[in-house]
Amino acid sequence: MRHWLIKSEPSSFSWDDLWKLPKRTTSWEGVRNYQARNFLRDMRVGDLAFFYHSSAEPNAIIGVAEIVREAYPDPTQFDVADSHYDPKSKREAPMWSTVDVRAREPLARPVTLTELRAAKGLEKMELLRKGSRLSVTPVSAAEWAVVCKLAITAGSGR
DNA sequence: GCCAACGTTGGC
DNA sequence: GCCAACGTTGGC
Repeated sequence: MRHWLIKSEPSSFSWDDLWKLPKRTTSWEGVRNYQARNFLRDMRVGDLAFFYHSSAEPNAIIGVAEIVREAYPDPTQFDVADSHYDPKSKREAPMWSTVDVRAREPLARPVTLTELRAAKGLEKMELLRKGSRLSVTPVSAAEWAVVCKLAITAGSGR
């Protein structure tokens, strides 16, 4: 089983939004970056993903989601009315993929970006790389464990 | 609101 | 194939 991290701006789609959906499940549509797309295609049913709030107050990993359906063509690429419409993509050869994710559980406590940066063992984490903008990134088993531990450790404040 | 970092586009 | 221009992301 592999681990991942998926980013979302809570102003457009938050952890709570996902939690309130039927079956707590959504299609992770709109990824338009080849590297991120390739990661989506590597995902398998049962893989777990941290749900990260970007451009948020605070920026933090807030919950754990599970992949419940593997990559399939992202319907928004063919939808002229959608902001993610891509005229270059053909139905015979879709360029973009999506997966279905289900909220599993919130972290006992959100782990903020500041805490992640300060943590031992996360130095190589893709999310923390300078200039990293990938909305879907792999997380190593060791990194996953470190974050889970941080979530159950009393943090500074809140 | 600013701006650095990055990916993409298009002219040549 | 190079690279300048542009648009976007996302932390601050």
